[in-house]
Amino acid sequence: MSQKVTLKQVAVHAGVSYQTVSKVLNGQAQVSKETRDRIIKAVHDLGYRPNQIARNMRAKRSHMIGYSWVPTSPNQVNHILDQFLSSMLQEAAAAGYHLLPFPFREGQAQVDDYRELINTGRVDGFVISSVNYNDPRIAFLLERKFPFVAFGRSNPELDFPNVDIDGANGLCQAVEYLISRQHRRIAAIAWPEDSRVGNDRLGGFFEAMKAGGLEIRPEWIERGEGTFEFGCQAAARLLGSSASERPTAIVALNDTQAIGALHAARQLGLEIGQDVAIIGFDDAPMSQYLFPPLTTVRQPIQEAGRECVEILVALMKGTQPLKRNVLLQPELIRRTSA
Amino acid sequence: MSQKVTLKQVAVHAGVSYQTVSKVLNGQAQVSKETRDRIIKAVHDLGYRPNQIARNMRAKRSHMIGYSWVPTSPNQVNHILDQFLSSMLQEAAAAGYHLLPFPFREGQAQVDDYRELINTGRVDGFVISSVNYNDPRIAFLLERKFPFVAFGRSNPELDFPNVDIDGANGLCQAVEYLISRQHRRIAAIAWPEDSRVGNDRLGGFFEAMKAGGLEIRPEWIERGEGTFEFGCQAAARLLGSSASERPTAIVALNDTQAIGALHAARQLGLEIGQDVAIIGFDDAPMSQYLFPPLTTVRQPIQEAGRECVEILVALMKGTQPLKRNVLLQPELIRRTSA
DNA sequence: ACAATGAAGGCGAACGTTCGGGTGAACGTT
DNA sequence: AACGTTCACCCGAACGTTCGCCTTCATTGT
Repeated sequence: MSQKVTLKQVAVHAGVSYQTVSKVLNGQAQVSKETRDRIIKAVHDLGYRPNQIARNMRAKRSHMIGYSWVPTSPNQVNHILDQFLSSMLQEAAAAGYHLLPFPFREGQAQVDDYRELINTGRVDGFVISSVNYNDPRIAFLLERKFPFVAFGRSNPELDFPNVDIDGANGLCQAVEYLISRQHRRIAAIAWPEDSRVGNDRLGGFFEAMKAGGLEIRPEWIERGEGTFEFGCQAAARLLGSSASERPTAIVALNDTQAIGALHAARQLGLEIGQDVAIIGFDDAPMSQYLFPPLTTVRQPIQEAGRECVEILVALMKGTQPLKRNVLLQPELIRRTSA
Repeated sequence: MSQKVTLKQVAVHAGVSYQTVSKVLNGQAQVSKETRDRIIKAVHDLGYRPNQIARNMRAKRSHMIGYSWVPTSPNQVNHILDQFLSSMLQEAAAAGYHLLPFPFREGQAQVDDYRELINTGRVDGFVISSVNYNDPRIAFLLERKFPFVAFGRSNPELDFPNVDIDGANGLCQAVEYLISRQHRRIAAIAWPEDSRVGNDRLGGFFEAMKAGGLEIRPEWIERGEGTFEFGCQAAARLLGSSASERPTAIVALNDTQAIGALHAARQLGLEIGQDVAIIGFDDAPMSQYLFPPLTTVRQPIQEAGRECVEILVALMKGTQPLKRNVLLQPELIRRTSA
């Protein structure tokens, strides 16, 4: 492996001091055209590239953004991860930053991991995702005054930079669409009450139902895990009664539940899109290939990744970010399930 | 933000020179029990954690593993990414390394990216994935003698450290299973000929067919993109003839194609699992929730990630890795589609 | 009594940068 | 001829570590 080329070697090659080479490369030098050219040539000849570790050391910056995510259970998919990472990566690279992914741990160990990364000088900021109410990471980072951007919202009384997707609006769109298709009896398969994301989305459901003058029946709000199994069970209950009694449409808070509902409806011999409409949330890649293709709500993940990094970079540089709280709008994707 | 604690501050606090603190922390000091305790206490009191950038600078190592992956198109999923990244992350962390993900670019720019990371001293090694025949990265890294491990295989004449999954064996298992279920007319939906992975898997198909004494009919080998659409078209062609003429089973090289085949079969009014058996490859998380649940081949991704990092760490440390070429066995997951 | 030994810890240097101040020569001004 | 200016470049220092060598002092052996 060819030895790494350093400033000193370039300097020798060009017949100047190595500090002068540094200045030329950083464009802040008082040098004659000839020596400049000589230096540039030497840099090129030797293939010199500045050592980033030394640079970071000198600048007391790591130029790294810490990121960790909840690993999904084996039978779930994190279809968002690829898009989210890729968009952050691109935006970060453009600003001269890199991502530092690290394993996700629960409980106290989690904050320890964040603290350790700060104390060892490995990162200049964090993007945190899967935030919920009373997220210990937010409290910690706010107290340390360490730059971070949250993908998601937390307690309303906390003020911190964040990017989120307007889940309420997503459900509004879904319900409004159902209403426009003459549905009047609409049920929801929701998440447990301790889920901030779930409550946001369900809030949009309530809002749209009220706006449309429809009755919200408590027994038509099923709350449980965001799994296929729960979606299946919940839909079986919701669709158990007679055609004139049961809901004509079901919205689920994610595609996995919606697919469960699809199954349950099929088991009951119902034709989906006809006897009962089903809408999901996420636009999981498989959803388009289901039978029937699932109507769902698509989130602008790439944009979210970009925005997170954009704001964070400003914070890390110490400049005021242009925006501090970003709420992105999702989009209803109409297929045949509703 | 509390100023970073350095060795010097700890030293002042403990009344020793800062180099002594360093030695104590690295366990190579000749110090009395009392001063050692005093130093340990000072470290603890001040919450000192060594600055990793300075450490890396001194060691001339970045302790980073570069990794970049092909971003999937919007309507595909990279359900592997999460598992692969997480397992690499964990293994790397245990060895004191971190992952440096970077955006994937095609063509010449790709090798430039790898070169730049080396020349700027950002990484000590790479895990490369999505390798194919004549991969320019492999040629480049071999020539530079830079540590790397490939997830996947390339040209047989090249010798480099790699981990791969035995796709041939996966298809063997699938075909053998079909044969055990009395299938004799088996077709395959495969990939273009320039795909090393595709050829590996298809090779297993041929092998198992021969071993079972079954006829391989060229018109029953469909080659095309690994997409839903191609799977759909291919299956429509394969299943177009009469019940006595057409294949009774189809194996696809990935789940996406298999799902396309599922659709086509349903369109033709065939009952899947009964009139025609379909087997996929990948065990995409949605596959279990399809109608009917897809029989498929699951790859040990986590193990692959672990192995890659394990071998790479040895290479980066300059020690001989215990293994150099690892071939992991996939597992047939039996559901109802076959 | 004096050298040899060993323990305990100090000290200088280096890793590859960047940055600010310094310096000598050439030049123009009075 | 003496002086200030500017140009073009050099040099020392620092970032936070680690590493090898050196110094000091007390203890031991003869």
